[in-house]
Amino acid sequence: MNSIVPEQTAPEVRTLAERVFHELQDAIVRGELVPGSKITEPGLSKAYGISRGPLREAMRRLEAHRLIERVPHVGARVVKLSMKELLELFDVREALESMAARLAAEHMSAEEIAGLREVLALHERQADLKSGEAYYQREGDLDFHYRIVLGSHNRMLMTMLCDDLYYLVRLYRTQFSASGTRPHRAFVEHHRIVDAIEAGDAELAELLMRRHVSASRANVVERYATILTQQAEAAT
Amino acid sequence: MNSIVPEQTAPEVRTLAERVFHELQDAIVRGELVPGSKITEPGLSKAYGISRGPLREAMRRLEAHRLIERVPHVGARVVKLSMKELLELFDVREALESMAARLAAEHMSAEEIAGLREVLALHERQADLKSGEAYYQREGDLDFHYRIVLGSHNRMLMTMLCDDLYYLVRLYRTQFSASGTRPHRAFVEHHRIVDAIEAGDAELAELLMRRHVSASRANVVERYATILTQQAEAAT
DNA sequence: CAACATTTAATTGTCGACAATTGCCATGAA
DNA sequence: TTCATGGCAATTGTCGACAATTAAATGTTG
Repeated sequence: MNSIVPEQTAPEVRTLAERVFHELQDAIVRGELVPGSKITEPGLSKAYGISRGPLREAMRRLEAHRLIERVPHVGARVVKLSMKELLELFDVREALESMAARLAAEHMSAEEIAGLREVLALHERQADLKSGEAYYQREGDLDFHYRIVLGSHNRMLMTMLCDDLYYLVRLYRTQFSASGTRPHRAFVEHHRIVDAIEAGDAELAELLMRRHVSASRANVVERYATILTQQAEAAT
Repeated sequence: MNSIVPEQTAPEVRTLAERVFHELQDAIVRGELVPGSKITEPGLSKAYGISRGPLREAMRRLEAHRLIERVPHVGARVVKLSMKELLELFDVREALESMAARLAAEHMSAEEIAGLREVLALHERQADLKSGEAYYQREGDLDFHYRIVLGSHNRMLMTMLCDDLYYLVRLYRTQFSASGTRPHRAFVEHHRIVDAIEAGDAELAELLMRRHVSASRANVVERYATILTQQAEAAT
């Protein structure tokens, strides 16, 4: 997250279960633990050098965050997002993030808005310099959305989006190896959203954010259709 | 659930942790465990006759569902909704339920809509007969919203609303002893929403549901303001 | 008497072992 | 060969005990 400090040392988490939870969370999101693969408690407990007790609690949290799926007495496997579930995720994001934008327009402070503009400028520079579309859409895009959610000043919304859904979004991006296309259009949309927030126009901010997420969803659908037709052609 | 068999044993849940999770969930929502009270692992493990292992997993799930709040090495306490958090909950509900209504208008089958109408008719009869406003708003209202969420055919939305948020809503109703006022107006709104869904008018269904939740929120704010002024008068 | 330091009791975190359930695999019969 | 069946290995569920941390209680000192 903070690209300012290398932060080699592991953040001081006070309990083993919490530490291994975050490590597993990262491992899953980064694709280290492949989606759909079965994970066993003895295996992980040995791999991370901890007992099964804390590990089970970490897995319970992963299950609550929808990153693994468990069946009693059977086992757990890393979640594998189908296209159907991915579209469901987009619908939920559209609902929550448009609300976040609306609340952000009502509650964001001048400093927060200034920070938001900085993020946008930073991404613009990076996109220009390294034509880093990959980086932009992979992390930078989430940075932007992240800040708006924080600007909503709604804790429930924050935990839902930042602690739960955004990890799923990142998982989708690695699983589908989708470093989003359409960076330029997204840029423009981001700027317009910030404009609306700065103007305190809650309704407009909400509408623009809804369109922004919806367009991203439509883009995914389009790409998926393209892939399907390509596969169909290759099969002939 | 199944009243056909006496079912001495409880074959519903296959694991102790799951069983005690549901029991604790009910106990919290029904106010048996008072909000804000501290709950200790040895105490609960003795009370429910199980070891601390499964109990801790149940508590982890309760934490994920926002029904208890935990601090490492310190302990856990039953969540106590402040007015601020309650309003946050309403904002989240407004976002998610309006989306659910929109999707319901697009995806609900004729049978599901018929079932929805039955629920409405049932509530109407009950409200007439026993002037059961209490029952209506306490459970019947949730029945209605529940069905619409299921009608969205979006699993992620279902778990978020039905498995997580609705328990918080019920907790709020017991905590604030708020068996919602305004039953008549809510009735009319419910009917209009179903009309929109039946007509397949997604936009209208979304808008009406948004207004419905928003009105409920405004009602809470108004009642809260009334209570505050009453307390201020009583203090003089 | 108040404020601080130390001790102490209780609770949480962690571990290893045992019991219960599941899925697999081999064996045998149709 | 295919299907059913029984046993077996592995994994999950549960338990009690020990270590680590915290909050309170006690005693001490200015």
